[in-house]
Amino acid sequence: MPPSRKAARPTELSSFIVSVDSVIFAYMNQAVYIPLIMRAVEPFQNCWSLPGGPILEKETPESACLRKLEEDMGLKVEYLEQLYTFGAPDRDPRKRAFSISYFALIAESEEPLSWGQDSRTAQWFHIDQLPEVGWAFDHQQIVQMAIKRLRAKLSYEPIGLSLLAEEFSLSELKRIYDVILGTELDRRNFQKKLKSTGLLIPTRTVPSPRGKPSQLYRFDEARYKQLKEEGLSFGF
Amino acid sequence: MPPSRKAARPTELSSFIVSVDSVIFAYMNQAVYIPLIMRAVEPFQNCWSLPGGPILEKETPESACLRKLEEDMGLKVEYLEQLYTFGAPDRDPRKRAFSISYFALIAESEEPLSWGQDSRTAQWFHIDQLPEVGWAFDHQQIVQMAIKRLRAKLSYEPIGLSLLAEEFSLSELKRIYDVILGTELDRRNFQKKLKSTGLLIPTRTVPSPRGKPSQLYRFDEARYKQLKEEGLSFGF
DNA sequence: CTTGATAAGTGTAAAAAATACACTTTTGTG
DNA sequence: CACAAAAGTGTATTTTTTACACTTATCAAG
Repeated sequence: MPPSRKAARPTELSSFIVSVDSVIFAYMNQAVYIPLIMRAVEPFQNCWSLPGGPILEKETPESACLRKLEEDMGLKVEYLEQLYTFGAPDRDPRKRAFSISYFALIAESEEPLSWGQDSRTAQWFHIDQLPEVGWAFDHQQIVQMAIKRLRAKLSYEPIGLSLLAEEFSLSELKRIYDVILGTELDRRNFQKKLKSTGLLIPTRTVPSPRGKPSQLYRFDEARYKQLKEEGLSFGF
Repeated sequence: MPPSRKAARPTELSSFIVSVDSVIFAYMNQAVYIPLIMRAVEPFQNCWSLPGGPILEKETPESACLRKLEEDMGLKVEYLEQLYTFGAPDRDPRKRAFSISYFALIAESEEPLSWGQDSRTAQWFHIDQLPEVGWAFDHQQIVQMAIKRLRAKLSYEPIGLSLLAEEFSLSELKRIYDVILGTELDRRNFQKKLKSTGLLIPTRTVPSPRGKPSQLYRFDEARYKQLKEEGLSFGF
Protein backbone atom coordinates (compact mmCIF):
# COMPACT_ATOMS: atom_id res chain seq x y z
CA MET A 1 0.00 0.00 0.00
CA PRO A 2 1.46 3.35 -0.99
CA PRO A 3 1.81 5.90 1.76
CA SER A 4 -1.12 8.24 2.11
CA ARG A 5 -0.72 11.51 0.31
CA LYS A 6 -2.57 14.58 1.22
CA ALA A 7 -3.27 17.67 -0.79
CA ALA A 8 -0.74 20.42 -0.25
CA ARG A 9 -1.38 22.08 3.06
CA PRO A 10 -1.92 25.85 3.19
CA THR A 11 1.38 27.41 4.09
CA GLU A 12 0.21 29.58 6.97
CA LEU A 13 2.76 29.00 9.70
CA SER A 14 1.36 29.08 13.18
CA SER A 15 3.22 31.13 15.72
CA PHE A 16 3.58 30.07 19.29
CA ILE A 17 5.01 31.29 22.54
CA VAL A 18 8.32 29.77 23.53
CA SER A 19 9.59 30.02 27.09
CA VAL A 20 12.24 28.50 29.26
CA ASP A 21 11.68 26.99 32.69
CA SER A 22 14.38 25.79 35.03
CA VAL A 23 14.58 23.18 37.70
CA ILE A 24 17.35 24.38 39.95
CA PHE A 25 18.95 22.05 42.43
CA ALA A 26 20.82 23.33 45.43
CA TYR A 27 22.40 21.46 48.29
CA MET A 28 21.80 22.96 51.72
CA ASN A 29 21.82 21.48 55.22
CA GLN A 30 22.58 18.04 53.88
CA ALA A 31 19.57 17.95 51.63
CA VAL A 32 18.68 18.91 48.09
CA TYR A 33 16.21 21.68 47.42
CA ILE A 34 14.57 23.32 44.44
CA PRO A 35 12.93 26.74 44.32
CA LEU A 36 9.32 27.17 43.26
CA ILE A 37 7.46 30.39 42.77
CA MET A 38 3.87 31.01 43.74
CA ARG A 39 2.21 32.61 40.75
CA ALA A 40 0.64 35.97 41.45
CA VAL A 41 -1.55 36.14 38.36
CA GLU A 42 -3.87 34.04 36.29
CA PRO A 43 -3.70 31.49 34.85
CA PHE A 44 -2.81 29.24 37.74
CA GLN A 45 -2.83 32.08 40.26
CA ASN A 46 -1.51 30.87 43.62
CA CYS A 47 -0.07 27.75 42.08
CA TRP A 48 3.55 26.68 42.29
CA SER A 49 5.61 27.21 39.18
CA LEU A 50 9.19 27.02 38.01
CA PRO A 51 11.38 30.06 37.53
CA GLY A 52 11.35 30.96 33.88
CA GLY A 53 9.84 33.13 31.23
CA PRO A 54 9.66 33.87 27.55
CA ILE A 55 12.69 33.86 25.30
CA LEU A 56 13.54 37.27 23.89
CA GLU A 57 14.00 37.99 20.21
CA LYS A 58 17.75 37.90 20.13
CA GLU A 59 18.80 35.36 22.68
CA THR A 60 19.38 31.64 22.66
CA PRO A 61 17.24 29.48 24.92
CA GLU A 62 20.21 28.91 27.15
CA SER A 63 20.99 32.56 27.57
CA ALA A 64 17.32 33.24 28.27
CA CYS A 65 17.59 30.72 31.02
CA LEU A 66 20.73 32.23 32.51
CA ARG A 67 19.31 35.73 32.25
CA LYS A 68 16.16 34.71 34.06
CA LEU A 69 18.03 33.06 36.88
CA GLU A 70 20.29 36.03 37.28
CA GLU A 71 17.53 38.62 37.07
CA ASP A 72 14.85 36.99 39.13
CA MET A 73 16.86 35.13 41.67
CA GLY A 74 20.41 36.41 41.59
CA LEU A 75 21.68 32.89 41.19
CA LYS A 76 24.97 31.93 39.65
CA VAL A 77 24.59 28.63 37.88
CA GLU A 78 27.29 26.03 38.09
CA TYR A 79 25.86 23.51 35.66
CA LEU A 80 23.14 23.87 33.07
CA GLU A 81 21.75 21.47 30.54
CA GLN A 82 18.62 21.25 28.51
CA LEU A 83 16.13 18.84 30.01
CA TYR A 84 13.16 18.45 27.68
CA THR A 85 10.75 20.49 25.64
CA PHE A 86 7.12 20.39 26.63
CA GLY A 87 4.52 21.38 24.12
CA ALA A 88 1.20 19.65 24.63
CA PRO A 89 -1.45 21.73 22.86
CA ASP A 90 -3.39 22.43 26.04
CA ARG A 91 -0.58 23.04 28.50
CA ASP A 92 -1.31 26.75 28.66
CA PRO A 93 -5.01 27.64 28.65
CA ARG A 94 -4.38 31.01 27.03
CA LYS A 95 -2.44 30.15 23.93
CA ARG A 96 -0.29 27.45 22.48
CA ALA A 97 2.97 27.60 24.41
CA PHE A 98 6.17 25.61 24.46
CA SER A 99 8.49 25.31 27.38
CA ILE A 100 12.13 24.41 26.87
CA SER A 101 13.04 23.17 30.31
CA TYR A 102 16.47 23.25 31.86
CA PHE A 103 18.25 21.30 34.52
CA ALA A 104 20.48 23.49 36.68
CA LEU A 105 22.82 22.97 39.60
CA ILE A 106 24.14 25.68 41.82
CA ALA A 107 27.13 25.47 44.08
CA GLU A 108 26.89 25.52 47.83
CA SER A 109 28.06 28.87 49.11
CA GLU A 110 28.71 30.77 52.28
CA GLU A 111 26.08 33.41 51.74
CA PRO A 112 22.48 32.33 52.02
CA LEU A 113 20.72 32.20 48.70
CA SER A 114 19.10 35.44 47.73
CA TRP A 115 15.70 35.81 46.22
CA GLY A 116 15.85 38.77 43.90
CA GLN A 117 12.48 40.13 43.02
CA ASP A 118 10.57 37.07 44.01
CA SER A 119 11.40 36.96 47.67
CA ARG A 120 7.84 37.01 48.90
CA THR A 121 6.41 34.35 46.69
CA ALA A 122 9.25 31.91 46.26
CA GLN A 123 10.24 29.05 48.45
CA TRP A 124 12.86 26.33 48.55
CA PHE A 125 11.39 22.83 48.66
CA HIS A 126 13.11 19.69 49.77
CA ILE A 127 12.98 17.40 46.76
CA ASP A 128 11.32 14.67 48.79
CA GLN A 129 8.69 17.04 50.17
CA LEU A 130 7.30 18.79 47.15
CA PRO A 131 3.72 19.96 47.00
CA GLU A 132 1.37 17.26 45.82
CA VAL A 133 -1.26 19.56 44.44
CA GLY A 134 -1.47 23.16 43.34
CA TRP A 135 1.02 23.14 40.49
CA ALA A 136 0.89 25.50 37.54
CA PHE A 137 0.92 24.19 33.95
CA ASP A 138 2.80 20.90 33.63
CA HIS A 139 5.50 22.01 36.01
CA GLN A 140 5.08 19.09 38.35
CA GLN A 141 5.89 16.78 35.47
CA ILE A 142 8.94 18.84 34.58
CA VAL A 143 10.22 18.64 38.13
CA GLN A 144 9.68 14.90 38.25
CA MET A 145 11.64 14.47 35.07
CA ALA A 146 14.44 16.64 36.41
CA ILE A 147 14.70 14.68 39.64
CA LYS A 148 14.85 11.45 37.70
CA ARG A 149 17.62 12.93 35.58
CA LEU A 150 19.50 14.10 38.65
CA ARG A 151 19.45 10.63 40.15
CA ALA A 152 20.38 8.93 36.91
CA LYS A 153 23.09 11.35 35.96
CA LEU A 154 24.79 11.35 39.31
CA SER A 155 25.76 7.75 38.67
CA TYR A 156 27.69 8.32 35.51
CA GLU A 157 28.83 11.93 35.47
CA PRO A 158 30.53 13.94 38.17
CA ILE A 159 27.70 16.40 38.57
CA GLY A 160 27.63 15.99 42.32
CA LEU A 161 30.64 18.26 42.42
CA SER A 162 28.65 21.10 40.94
CA LEU A 163 26.51 21.15 44.04
CA LEU A 164 29.51 21.80 46.25
CA ALA A 165 31.88 24.71 46.58
CA GLU A 166 35.06 24.61 44.56
CA GLU A 167 36.90 22.99 47.43
CA PHE A 168 35.19 20.05 49.06
CA SER A 169 35.93 17.04 51.19
CA LEU A 170 35.24 13.49 50.21
CA SER A 171 32.86 13.16 53.13
CA GLU A 172 30.76 15.99 51.82
CA LEU A 173 30.77 14.50 48.38
CA LYS A 174 29.73 11.12 49.68
CA ARG A 175 26.92 12.78 51.58
CA ILE A 176 25.65 14.23 48.30
CA TYR A 177 25.54 10.79 46.79
CA ASP A 178 23.83 9.31 49.80
CA VAL A 179 21.25 12.04 49.97
CA ILE A 180 20.39 11.97 46.29
CA LEU A 181 20.54 8.25 45.67
CA GLY A 182 19.09 7.30 49.03
CA THR A 183 22.07 5.03 49.63
CA GLU A 184 24.59 4.64 52.41
CA LEU A 185 27.75 4.11 50.42
CA ASP A 186 30.80 2.60 52.06
CA ARG A 187 33.27 5.33 52.97
CA ARG A 188 36.36 3.30 52.14
CA ASN A 189 35.16 2.16 48.76
CA PHE A 190 33.97 5.65 47.96
CA GLN A 191 37.33 7.20 48.70
CA LYS A 192 39.16 4.48 46.86
CA LYS A 193 37.11 4.91 43.73
CA LEU A 194 37.16 8.68 43.69
CA LYS A 195 40.87 8.83 44.25
CA SER A 196 41.51 6.25 41.56
CA THR A 197 39.97 8.55 38.96
CA GLY A 198 42.95 10.85 39.28
CA LEU A 199 40.61 13.79 38.89
CA LEU A 200 40.83 15.11 42.44
CA ILE A 201 43.54 17.55 43.33
CA PRO A 202 44.25 17.87 47.07
CA THR A 203 44.30 21.48 48.16
CA ARG A 204 44.43 21.91 51.91
CA THR A 205 43.09 20.46 55.12
CA VAL A 206 40.51 22.15 57.26
CA PRO A 207 39.44 21.43 60.83
CA SER A 208 36.27 19.45 60.99
CA PRO A 209 33.62 20.60 63.52
CA ARG A 210 34.62 17.73 65.77
CA GLY A 211 37.12 15.09 64.89
CA LYS A 212 40.05 14.72 62.55
CA PRO A 213 40.56 17.52 60.07
CA SER A 214 39.55 16.69 56.56
CA GLN A 215 41.39 16.95 53.31
CA LEU A 216 39.86 19.24 50.72
CA TYR A 217 40.10 18.64 47.01
CA ARG A 218 39.22 20.43 43.87
CA PHE A 219 38.06 18.77 40.70
CA ASP A 220 40.43 18.68 37.74
CA GLU A 221 37.98 20.08 35.23
CA ALA A 222 40.43 20.30 32.35
CA ARG A 223 41.61 16.74 32.71
CA TYR A 224 38.05 15.52 33.02
CA LYS A 225 37.05 17.14 29.76
CA GLN A 226 40.02 15.56 28.10
CA LEU A 227 39.27 12.09 29.43
CA LYS A 228 35.65 12.50 28.47
CA GLU A 229 36.56 13.01 24.84
CA GLU A 230 38.42 9.73 24.97
CA GLY A 231 35.37 8.09 26.45
CA LEU A 232 35.59 7.62 30.17
CA SER A 233 33.07 6.33 32.61
CA PHE A 234 32.41 7.43 36.12
CA GLY A 235 30.22 4.72 37.45
CA PHE A 236 28.34 4.41 40.73
CA MET B 1 25.86 43.02 45.98
CA PRO B 2 22.11 42.71 45.43
CA PRO B 3 20.99 41.09 42.21
CA SER B 4 20.39 43.53 39.40
CA ARG B 5 16.80 44.57 38.96
CA LYS B 6 15.46 45.88 35.76
CA ALA B 7 12.38 47.94 35.10
CA ALA B 8 9.34 45.88 34.26
CA ARG B 9 9.61 44.62 30.72
CA PRO B 10 6.79 45.35 28.28
CA THR B 11 4.61 42.30 28.21
CA GLU B 12 4.48 41.81 24.44
CA LEU B 13 5.08 38.12 23.93
CA SER B 14 7.07 37.28 20.85
CA SER B 15 5.73 34.51 18.67
CA PHE B 16 7.96 32.07 16.92
CA ILE B 17 7.77 29.17 14.51
CA VAL B 18 8.10 25.77 16.10
CA SER B 19 8.90 22.72 14.00
CA VAL B 20 10.00 19.16 14.47
CA ASP B 21 12.92 17.50 12.69
CA SER B 22 13.81 13.85 12.87
CA VAL B 23 16.99 11.91 12.59
CA ILE B 24 15.86 8.48 11.49
CA PHE B 25 18.18 5.54 11.73
CA ALA B 26 17.66 2.43 9.67
CA TYR B 27 19.78 -0.67 9.38
CA MET B 28 20.24 -1.99 5.85
CA ASN B 29 22.92 -4.15 4.25
CA GLN B 30 24.83 -4.36 7.47
CA ALA B 31 25.17 -0.62 7.86
CA VAL B 32 23.24 2.22 9.44
CA TYR B 33 21.69 4.90 7.29
CA ILE B 34 19.74 8.09 7.76
CA PRO B 35 17.56 9.84 5.19
CA LEU B 36 18.20 13.42 4.16
CA ILE B 37 16.12 15.54 1.87
CA MET B 38 17.46 17.98 -0.66
CA ARG B 39 15.56 21.20 -0.19
CA ALA B 40 13.76 22.41 -3.27
CA VAL B 41 13.16 25.97 -2.12
CA GLU B 42 14.91 28.84 -0.43
CA PRO B 43 16.31 29.26 2.11
CA PHE B 44 19.00 26.63 1.76
CA GLN B 45 17.78 25.52 -1.63
CA ASN B 46 19.66 22.40 -2.74
CA CYS B 47 20.97 21.79 0.72
CA TRP B 48 20.49 18.61 2.71
CA SER B 49 17.91 18.79 5.44
CA LEU B 50 16.16 16.51 7.89
CA PRO B 51 12.60 15.31 7.40
CA GLY B 52 10.32 17.49 9.45
CA GLY B 53 8.02 20.45 9.43
CA PRO B 54 5.94 22.80 11.50
CA ILE B 55 3.78 21.63 14.37
CA LEU B 56 0.08 22.07 13.78
CA GLU B 57 -2.26 23.87 16.13
CA LYS B 58 -3.72 20.86 17.83
CA GLU B 59 -1.00 18.28 17.93
CA THR B 60 1.80 17.44 20.33
CA PRO B 61 5.37 17.67 19.06
CA GLU B 62 5.59 13.92 19.07
CA SER B 63 2.48 13.43 17.01
CA ALA B 64 3.69 16.09 14.59
CA CYS B 65 6.81 14.04 14.21
CA LEU B 66 4.96 10.78 13.62
CA ARG B 67 2.58 12.44 11.19
CA LYS B 68 5.43 13.87 9.16
CA LEU B 69 7.22 10.57 8.93
CA GLU B 70 4.07 8.79 7.88
CA GLU B 71 2.99 11.45 5.39
CA ASP B 72 6.26 12.28 3.76
CA MET B 73 8.05 9.00 3.87
CA GLY B 74 5.57 6.29 4.68
CA LEU B 75 7.75 5.13 7.53
CA LYS B 76 6.55 3.24 10.56
CA VAL B 77 8.64 4.21 13.53
CA GLU B 78 9.76 1.60 16.00
CA TYR B 79 11.34 3.91 18.56
CA LEU B 80 11.03 7.65 19.03
CA GLU B 81 12.46 9.97 21.60
CA GLN B 82 13.04 13.65 21.86
CA LEU B 83 16.62 14.59 21.15
CA TYR B 84 17.13 18.29 21.74
CA THR B 85 15.58 21.63 20.98
CA PHE B 86 17.53 23.99 18.81
CA GLY B 87 16.71 27.65 18.92
CA ALA B 88 19.65 29.90 18.12
CA PRO B 89 18.28 33.28 17.06
CA ASP B 90 19.82 33.08 13.61
CA ARG B 91 19.26 29.47 12.73
CA ASP B 92 16.59 30.35 10.19
CA PRO B 93 17.32 33.46 8.12
CA ARG B 94 13.63 34.22 7.59
CA LYS B 95 12.25 34.31 11.08
CA ARG B 96 12.99 33.12 14.56
CA ALA B 97 12.39 29.38 14.46
CA PHE B 98 12.74 26.55 16.92
CA SER B 99 13.29 22.95 16.04
CA ILE B 100 12.37 20.19 18.44
CA SER B 101 14.46 17.37 17.13
CA TYR B 102 13.67 13.70 17.45
CA PHE B 103 15.69 10.54 17.44
CA ALA B 104 13.94 7.71 15.60
CA LEU B 105 14.67 4.10 14.83
CA ILE B 106 12.88 2.02 12.23
CA ALA B 107 12.83 -1.73 12.03
CA GLU B 108 14.48 -3.65 9.24
CA SER B 109 11.84 -4.99 6.90
CA GLU B 110 11.41 -7.13 3.84
CA GLU B 111 10.09 -4.39 1.62
CA PRO B 112 12.53 -1.76 0.54
CA LEU B 113 11.90 1.55 2.23
CA SER B 114 9.50 3.74 0.38
CA TRP B 115 9.90 7.42 -0.18
CA GLY B 116 6.45 8.90 -0.21
CA GLN B 117 6.32 12.30 -1.81
CA ASP B 118 9.97 12.99 -1.55
CA SER B 119 11.32 10.20 -3.71
CA ARG B 120 13.24 12.42 -6.07
CA THR B 121 15.00 14.58 -3.58
CA ALA B 122 15.65 12.25 -0.72
CA GLN B 123 18.52 9.89 -0.18
CA TRP B 124 19.72 7.44 2.43
CA PHE B 125 23.20 8.21 3.73
CA HIS B 126 25.54 5.86 5.48
CA ILE B 127 26.18 7.45 8.84
CA ASP B 128 29.92 7.37 8.29
CA GLN B 129 29.63 8.96 4.86
CA LEU B 130 27.48 11.99 5.40
CA PRO B 131 27.87 15.12 3.33
CA GLU B 132 30.50 17.42 4.73
CA VAL B 133 29.09 20.57 3.26
CA GLY B 134 25.78 21.75 1.90
CA TRP B 135 23.61 21.34 4.95
CA ALA B 136 20.48 23.36 5.60
CA PHE B 137 20.03 25.27 8.87
CA ASP B 138 21.79 23.58 11.79
CA HIS B 139 20.84 20.13 10.61
CA GLN B 140 24.37 18.84 10.48
CA GLN B 141 24.70 19.60 14.16
CA ILE B 142 21.44 17.82 14.90
CA VAL B 143 22.59 14.74 13.06
CA GLN B 144 25.89 14.72 14.89
CA MET B 145 24.11 14.89 18.20
CA ALA B 146 21.80 12.08 17.18
CA ILE B 147 24.67 9.82 16.16
CA LYS B 148 26.40 10.49 19.42
CA ARG B 149 23.20 9.57 21.23
CA LEU B 150 22.81 6.41 19.19
CA ARG B 151 26.28 5.24 20.11
CA ALA B 152 25.92 6.15 23.75
CA LYS B 153 22.48 4.73 24.17
CA LEU B 154 23.23 1.44 22.51
CA SER B 155 25.50 0.63 25.42
CA TYR B 156 22.91 0.92 28.12
CA GLU B 157 19.50 0.39 26.56
CA PRO B 158 18.34 -2.31 24.22
CA ILE B 159 17.63 0.02 21.34
CA GLY B 160 19.60 -2.11 18.91
CA LEU B 161 16.59 -4.38 18.79
CA SER B 162 14.44 -1.61 17.40
CA LEU B 163 16.57 -1.61 14.28
CA LEU B 164 15.81 -5.26 13.59
CA ALA B 165 12.63 -7.07 12.68
CA GLU B 166 10.56 -8.54 15.48
CA GLU B 167 12.38 -11.84 15.15
CA PHE B 168 16.14 -11.67 14.95
CA SER B 169 19.21 -13.79 15.48
CA LEU B 170 21.96 -13.03 17.92
CA SER B 171 24.43 -12.78 15.06
CA GLU B 172 22.40 -10.03 13.49
CA LEU B 173 22.14 -8.25 16.78
CA LYS B 174 25.85 -8.50 17.38
CA ARG B 175 26.44 -7.11 13.91
CA ILE B 176 24.36 -4.07 14.87
CA TYR B 177 26.57 -3.48 17.87
CA ASP B 178 29.73 -3.94 15.87
CA VAL B 179 28.60 -1.65 13.11
CA ILE B 180 27.43 1.14 15.39
CA LEU B 181 30.13 0.97 18.02
CA GLY B 182 32.92 0.14 15.59
CA THR B 183 33.85 -2.85 17.72
CA GLU B 184 34.34 -6.52 17.02
CA LEU B 185 32.66 -8.03 20.06
CA ASP B 186 33.35 -11.59 21.04
CA ARG B 187 30.55 -13.83 19.85
CA ARG B 188 30.62 -16.09 22.86
CA ASN B 189 30.60 -13.33 25.41
CA PHE B 190 27.89 -11.55 23.49
CA GLN B 191 25.59 -14.53 23.48
CA LYS B 192 26.31 -15.29 27.09
CA LYS B 193 25.43 -11.78 28.19
CA LEU B 194 22.33 -11.41 26.09
CA LYS B 195 20.96 -14.75 27.15
CA SER B 196 21.67 -14.00 30.78
CA THR B 197 19.32 -11.03 30.68
CA GLY B 198 16.40 -13.42 30.38
CA LEU B 199 14.77 -10.98 27.99
CA LEU B 200 15.11 -13.03 24.81
CA ILE B 201 12.43 -15.51 23.91
CA PRO B 202 13.47 -18.14 21.38
CA THR B 203 10.96 -18.45 18.54
CA ARG B 204 12.18 -20.63 15.68
CA THR B 205 15.26 -21.47 13.70
CA VAL B 206 15.83 -20.41 10.14
CA PRO B 207 18.37 -21.59 7.60
CA SER B 208 21.30 -19.29 7.28
CA PRO B 209 22.52 -18.45 3.75
CA ARG B 210 25.41 -20.81 4.22
CA GLY B 211 26.22 -22.66 7.38
CA LYS B 212 24.33 -23.76 10.44
CA PRO B 213 20.78 -22.48 10.81
CA SER B 214 20.35 -19.78 13.36
CA GLN B 215 18.03 -19.43 16.27
CA LEU B 216 15.67 -16.48 16.18
CA TYR B 217 14.47 -14.65 19.24
CA ARG B 218 12.03 -11.97 20.09
CA PHE B 219 12.49 -9.40 22.81
CA ASP B 220 10.37 -9.65 25.92
CA GLU B 221 9.14 -6.08 25.87
CA ALA B 222 6.76 -6.42 28.80
CA ARG B 223 9.33 -7.95 31.09
CA TYR B 224 11.88 -5.35 30.06
CA LYS B 225 9.58 -2.52 31.03
CA GLN B 226 8.97 -4.15 34.36
CA LEU B 227 12.66 -4.65 35.09
CA LYS B 228 13.36 -1.10 34.03
CA GLU B 229 11.06 0.27 36.68
CA GLU B 230 13.00 -1.67 39.23
CA GLY B 231 16.20 -0.18 37.87
CA LEU B 232 18.09 -2.53 35.62
CA SER B 233 21.18 -2.01 33.56
CA PHE B 234 22.02 -3.36 30.17
CA GLY B 235 25.67 -2.61 29.86
CA PHE B 236 28.04 -2.96 26.93
C1' DC C 1 46.66 16.79 80.91
C1' DT C 2 43.96 12.86 80.57
C1' DT C 3 39.77 10.86 78.82
C1' DG C 4 36.03 10.38 75.78
C1' DA C 5 33.60 11.42 71.79
C1' DT C 6 33.55 12.54 66.87
C1' DA C 7 34.68 12.35 62.24
C1' DA C 8 38.45 11.18 58.82
C1' DG C 9 41.34 8.01 56.90
C1' DT C 10 43.12 3.54 55.38
C1' DG C 11 43.92 -2.18 53.50
C1' DT C 12 42.69 -6.78 52.54
C1' DA C 13 40.11 -10.78 51.39
C1' DA C 14 36.03 -12.70 49.00
C1' DA C 15 32.72 -12.47 45.36
C1' DA C 16 31.15 -11.11 41.01
C1' DA C 17 31.75 -9.53 36.42
C1' DA C 18 34.32 -9.02 32.27
C1' DT C 19 37.52 -10.76 29.24
C1' DA C 20 40.29 -13.88 26.42
C1' DC C 21 40.40 -17.79 23.91
C1' DA C 22 39.38 -22.64 20.29
C1' DC C 23 36.87 -26.25 19.01
C1' DT C 24 32.33 -28.54 17.54
C1' DT C 25 27.94 -28.57 15.03
C1' DT C 26 24.96 -27.97 11.17
C1' DT C 27 23.97 -26.92 6.83
C1' DG C 28 24.72 -25.92 1.55
C1' DT C 29 27.65 -26.46 -2.46
C1' DG C 30 30.84 -28.47 -5.65
C1' DC D 1 31.40 -36.95 0.57
C1' DA D 2 34.66 -33.38 1.40
C1' DC D 3 34.85 -28.54 2.08
C1' DA D 4 33.42 -23.96 3.30
C1' DA D 5 30.57 -21.00 6.01
C1' DA D 6 28.20 -19.51 9.82
C1' DA D 7 26.25 -20.75 14.50
C1' DG D 8 26.85 -22.37 18.83
C1' DT D 9 29.07 -23.44 23.24
C1' DG D 10 32.66 -23.69 28.14
C1' DT D 11 36.50 -22.59 30.97
C1' DA D 12 40.35 -20.23 32.94
C1' DT D 13 42.22 -15.56 33.95
C1' DT D 14 41.87 -10.96 35.05
C1' DT D 15 39.57 -7.06 36.66
C1' DT D 16 36.19 -4.85 39.29
C1' DT D 17 33.19 -4.57 43.02
C1' DT D 18 31.88 -5.47 47.46
C1' DA D 19 32.18 -6.35 52.36
C1' DC D 20 34.22 -5.40 56.49
C1' DA D 21 37.13 -3.04 61.28
C1' DC D 22 40.64 -0.59 63.25
C1' DT D 23 43.65 3.68 63.68
C1' DT D 24 44.39 8.67 63.74
C1' DA D 25 43.65 13.58 64.60
C1' DT D 26 41.17 16.97 66.86
C1' DC D 27 37.99 19.15 70.33
C1' DA D 28 35.66 19.47 74.72
C1' DA D 29 34.89 18.25 79.36
C1' DG D 30 36.42 16.82 83.70
